[in-house]
Amino acid sequence: MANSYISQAVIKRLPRYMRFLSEIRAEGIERISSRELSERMNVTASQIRQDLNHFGGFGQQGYGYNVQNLIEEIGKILGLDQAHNLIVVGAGNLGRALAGYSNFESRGLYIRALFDIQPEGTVSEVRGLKVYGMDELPVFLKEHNIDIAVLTIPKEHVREVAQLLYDLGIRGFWNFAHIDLALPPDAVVENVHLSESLMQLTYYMKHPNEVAE
Amino acid sequence: MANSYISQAVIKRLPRYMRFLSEIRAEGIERISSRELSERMNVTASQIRQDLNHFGGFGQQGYGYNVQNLIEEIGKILGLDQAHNLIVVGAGNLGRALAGYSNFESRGLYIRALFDIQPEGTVSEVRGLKVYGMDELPVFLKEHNIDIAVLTIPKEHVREVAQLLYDLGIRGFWNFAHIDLALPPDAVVENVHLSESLMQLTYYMKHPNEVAE
DNA sequence: TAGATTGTTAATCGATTAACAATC
DNA sequence: TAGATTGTTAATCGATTAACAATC
Repeated sequence: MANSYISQAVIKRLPRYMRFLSEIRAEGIERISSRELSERMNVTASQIRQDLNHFGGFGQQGYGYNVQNLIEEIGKILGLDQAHNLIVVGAGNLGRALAGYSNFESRGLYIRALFDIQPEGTVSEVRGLKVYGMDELPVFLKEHNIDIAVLTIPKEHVREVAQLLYDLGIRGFWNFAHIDLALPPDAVVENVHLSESLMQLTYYMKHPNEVAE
Repeated sequence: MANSYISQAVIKRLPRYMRFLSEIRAEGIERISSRELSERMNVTASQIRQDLNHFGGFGQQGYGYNVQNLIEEIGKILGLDQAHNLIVVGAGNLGRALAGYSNFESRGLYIRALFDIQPEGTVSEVRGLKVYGMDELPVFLKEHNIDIAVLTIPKEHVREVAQLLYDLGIRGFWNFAHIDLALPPDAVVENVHLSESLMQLTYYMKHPNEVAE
């Protein structure tokens, strides 16, 4: 039964289901039960069924779930049924690394260009993508129907740049700068704080009796 | 009162406290109450006090918390009171980006070198760090007291390389490959799945009435 | 001392797990 | 049909918030 409010705990698990189901599909397996999937993923079968039933009954009693169908359904839930066009703002190593991720495209996520205050340095292309100057943003965004900006610029500039992009119509922000980016409520911001992840690691190294994730 | 088992929800918040407290210290503020901090961080004051009291009473009634002292105490909890020596395995864009993060050092996290199957390509140094070949790992790890490996290699090779590093004594793994890396129980693994973070973003873009984080 | 704010217990809220009737 | 496994409700568990006595 499709429900309207879904907790963030559930949403966080959906891409992980996608990853495992894609692996399972690649193995040529067509159907899977919640129990089998739970053993692979190290979660409870109950949680899988509970999670999926927030969005609808995708399985069949006595049979389980059709792998391909489930991938498609979760894809729809995650908004991957429609293509997204992205730009990377900040063409440093991190920006180039993300622009080079080839597996985004298999999910309908297309990085279309990079932007930087230094548009033309030594290297101007990543995987055939051009590095443009910031002044070319307005025209490019319109012409290429960009809806997500990946922010890989220093934290000193990120608020200003994000506001500029917001004013130009961008509503999706994947922020790698070390601040919690805040924008008007119709913007969606996903903050990635890599150094915080590393500090979790050092915590668990110091406290070996506690089990991480 | 110091407690032995601490939930992961609490641990995840500690680095964020670090970040905000460091900002506050940089502003020259010496003391802060849980209420003031809660307003900056957009959490409840109750949660802050509850979180901190898992580890000890760092505040003072009627006064609040000393910012510098609290930073030090949380640093100890996170294992940042002792230095960590890291290597980056995989000298692609992502590895170079992480090796270039200058703010790790302020937390006592020192990246000492990069390793790659192609040790000498066009670029051999990142911030003065050398890119070594994999055959030089055993000697380097011993000589430099490395305790954390940052894995930025393709997922096809990561299990094998991680096992090699484990056999050489490494126990901390910060894994960026798109698998959930599993190692013997005395190893600590922090898996970073960037594409899953991006899919959360697309979810919230498709479902604008639900509030992300 | 009086005011402020913690440390900590109790109450509430939400998420996970267990159980099982429904059903393929 | 019989066996398997879902969808879904109920029970449990854990995390967050509220409240307030302790105390600086």
